[in-house]
Amino acid sequence: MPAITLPDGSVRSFDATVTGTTVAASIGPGLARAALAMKVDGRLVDLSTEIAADAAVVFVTRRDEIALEMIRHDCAHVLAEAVQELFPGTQVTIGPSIENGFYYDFARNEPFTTEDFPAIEAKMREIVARNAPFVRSVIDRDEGIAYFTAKGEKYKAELIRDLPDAETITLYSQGDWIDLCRGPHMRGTGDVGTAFKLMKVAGAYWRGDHRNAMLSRIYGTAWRDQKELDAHLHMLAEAEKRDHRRIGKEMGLFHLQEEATGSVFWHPKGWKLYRRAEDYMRRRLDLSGYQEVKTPQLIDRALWEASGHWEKFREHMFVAKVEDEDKTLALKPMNCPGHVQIFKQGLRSYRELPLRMAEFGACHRYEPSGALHGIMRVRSFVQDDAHIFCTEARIADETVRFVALLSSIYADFGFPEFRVKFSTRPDLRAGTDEVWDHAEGALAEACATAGVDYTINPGEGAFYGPKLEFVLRDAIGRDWQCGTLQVDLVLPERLDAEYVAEDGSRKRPVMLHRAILGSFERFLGIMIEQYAGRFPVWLAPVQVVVATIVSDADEYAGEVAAALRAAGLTVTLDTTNQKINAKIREHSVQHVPVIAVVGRKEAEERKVALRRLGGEAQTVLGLDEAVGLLRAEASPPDLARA
RNA sequence: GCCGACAUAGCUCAGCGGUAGAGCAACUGAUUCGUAAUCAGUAGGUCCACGGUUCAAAUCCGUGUGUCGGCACCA
Repeated sequence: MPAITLPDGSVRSFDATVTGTTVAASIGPGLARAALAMKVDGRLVDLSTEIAADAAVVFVTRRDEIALEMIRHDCAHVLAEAVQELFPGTQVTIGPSIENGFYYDFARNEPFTTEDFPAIEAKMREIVARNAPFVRSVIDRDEGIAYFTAKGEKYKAELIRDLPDAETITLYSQGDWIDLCRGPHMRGTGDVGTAFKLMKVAGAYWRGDHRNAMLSRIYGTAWRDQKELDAHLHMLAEAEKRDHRRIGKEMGLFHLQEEATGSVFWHPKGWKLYRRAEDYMRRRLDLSGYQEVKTPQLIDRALWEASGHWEKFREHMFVAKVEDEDKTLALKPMNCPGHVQIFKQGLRSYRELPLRMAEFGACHRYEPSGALHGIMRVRSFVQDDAHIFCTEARIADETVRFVALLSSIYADFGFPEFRVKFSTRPDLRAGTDEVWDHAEGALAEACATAGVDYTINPGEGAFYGPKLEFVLRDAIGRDWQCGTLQVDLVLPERLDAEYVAEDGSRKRPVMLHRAILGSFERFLGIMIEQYAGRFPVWLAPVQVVVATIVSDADEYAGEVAAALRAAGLTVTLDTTNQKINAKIREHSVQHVPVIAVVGRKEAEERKVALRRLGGEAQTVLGLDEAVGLLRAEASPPDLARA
């Protein structure tokens, strides 16, 4: 006699066990048509699930956010059926919904190519049109293994074998096609709709482990309706236009070439951008109690052995040898051992702590070829690196200070929002569990004090300590770690750093490894995408173009440019014999934030007409006034606040 | 590193066995013009590299390098 409580508080009683389908139908034909699944006491289940006891039921319709996930998951099943119909002998593995879509991993000797897509999509539409109901059934573990083994689906059999003992093993059929799946699903394949599109193929390791077989993955996107799909595809096309590799080329910021794989050639305009960021960072660090240092590029392997990096990262280090000396040097992949060497010069007192040592250190890492990506993941990069030597008691304070500094800097660079991940101890690590308990505890405590919301990233910490990762997202939706704060109780021990405590005893300092931008290359790459190349005046490589209308104004335009340069602005003078329309277009395409137009009239009145990028209005100002205004606008935010 | 795709003029791309093409940019000339492309002309290529197949290769095959999309990695 289940009594069903609905979201509006009303209660409906039934004489016997009922399915969601029946309940929905009892409420009305509209809901009967719209209900795709339901939540019973908060748990998402198939609409066909039988409800035996009193329960609160919420029906899921296409409008609900969760429906989108179900459409994508079901679409993955439709994809799998289509692939097996078209390519017999292909084994299915897993196919979850993901952000914006879904994927399915297949085991097949010959990987799929995008040329297979039209046929697969056509078959998928056919399966959707069949509208076969999704039917759930429960199977015994051994039967399940036998069933899939007999079908030649060894991956599915392996999945069942590895499910926890208590887990109910369920199959879902759609017509003749059957898949191992936890569910839930919508009513039938027809509910998937037709607003889907296969996007790309890729290799992916079985269970994400590179020691396992390489599977063939097909990615797709799926939406409620065509309009949503079109909007998504349009968004992707727009995002492509913001790609830093494209903008870097168009604006002439940098280039990469084969002879220096993974290293950036910064062009004058790109380097201007870089330096504006670096100058800003240097000011911020100076004011925040950091001392800047510079440590060697090449350091003997002995130091890397002592630090533990040689053992763990040797194959990712660039190694140098000289003929006459029997020495092996490594290009530094990081700055920390160097900073410890500076710390160790002379006797340190507790009075010097916390000691914050910063370096814009150029590091080299032999990154796997497949990891390289534009200027975001390179083999040669510069970090805004610093190490804070302090007592354990000070970890929380320093973390709070760091988060405040980072937030302020990110906001200045146009990132008011960012996400934080807390990475805990990895399987392979240095240091005792006790030390790790300490480090993780201190960091968690500090986050609580600083009011930092984070998600846990289990097992992803550095080998010497837990870390916070500050994550920004690029134009294409990929997440990149930029800032980081890592607690290290291991390296000071390994490299024997110590200080004299208040009581005269020798103690180990704690090291906090921290970076705000992370690598300049990566951060600038993301910033280019964030602004789509349309930088605020303080960052723009070229801040003002002075463009003439007639050659009679050339001389005065030269004066204008000189006055702006004297005020510290980066200015280009355009006296070419082109129409003003063409000049405006050319510099707009180059994303110059301000164009100062000078014609005969301005020359006579000693004025300039300022035009903003993307705007149509122009402001005509006296020369002095214009210079003052632009000087203020070009002032970096930290100086503007001062 | 692994799977797949791609590599043609400075840029974006077409050509896919029979003497290498377009638009934009560049250069030259004319035009002095008021806020997102003035007109005309000229020049520009070991078709990524190295092998192979063929009477003939940018085009087909192999190897390498790089790039792109994922996976794995990321001190």
